[in-house]
Amino acid sequence: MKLATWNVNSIRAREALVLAWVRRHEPDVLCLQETKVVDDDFPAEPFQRLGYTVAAAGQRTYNGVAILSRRPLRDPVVGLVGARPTEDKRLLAATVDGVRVLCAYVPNGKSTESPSFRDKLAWLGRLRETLDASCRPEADVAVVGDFNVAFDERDVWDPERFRGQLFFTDEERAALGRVLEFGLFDAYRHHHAERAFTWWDYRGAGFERDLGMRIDHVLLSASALARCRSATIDVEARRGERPSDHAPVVVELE
DNA sequence: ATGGTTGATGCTCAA
Repeated sequence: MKLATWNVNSIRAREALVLAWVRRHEPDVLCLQETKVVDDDFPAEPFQRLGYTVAAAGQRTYNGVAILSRRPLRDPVVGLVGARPTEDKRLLAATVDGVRVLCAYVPNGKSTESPSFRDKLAWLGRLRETLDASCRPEADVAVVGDFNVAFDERDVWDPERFRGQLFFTDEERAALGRVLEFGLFDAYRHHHAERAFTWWDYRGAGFERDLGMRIDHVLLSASALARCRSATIDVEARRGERPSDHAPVVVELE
């Protein structure tokens, strides 16, 4: 199974780009974040014509997640455990070929002084509670998406500059660590030790100067990791005309 | 250098 995750920063602005990427890479499962569209307006038809089933959990303007699958997609569940209907659309789970896939868009946090920073930490805590309530760590589980948190010094372009800054505080890293303590592993790091990024700021020519961070992750349970043959970041997708500010992360499970 | 760019919306906010 080829499983990919990509924060597309508006599926409507990126429809043609995502379609071309799907044709080229033919993922079995593609998890999208920041779709920024209500479900009725999600451009599902062109993907359905390519053989994909589309499950979307979106809202107007902000947030929004989706799972596209060319294998049968079962038991879709929207939101964190105990979520209210009015909550941001940031989580969508579904089972594909026996793998429970959770597509997550973790709150950005705005700044370490912002109330939304506390919301970000709480959201990560509730993601762990959702895993505890709905999954077993012995099963094949993949928690993927934009976590807006970097793990370590190799995941930020200037660790000294960013230590204690948003995306790289001890609190965020600890909250992400508690998600992994459910029984998950960083698939990219399992295969690659060197510095790598998945997001580059549009501002200040971040991509051209390779001033990025690795904040998009594929977290796999032990049994899923044992099946993981490769993990790659498709940096090419960040080039070209009107790209998302994030690159896709792709894993292959045998 | 507290800058800069993009998207959705609507005359700004979020990222």
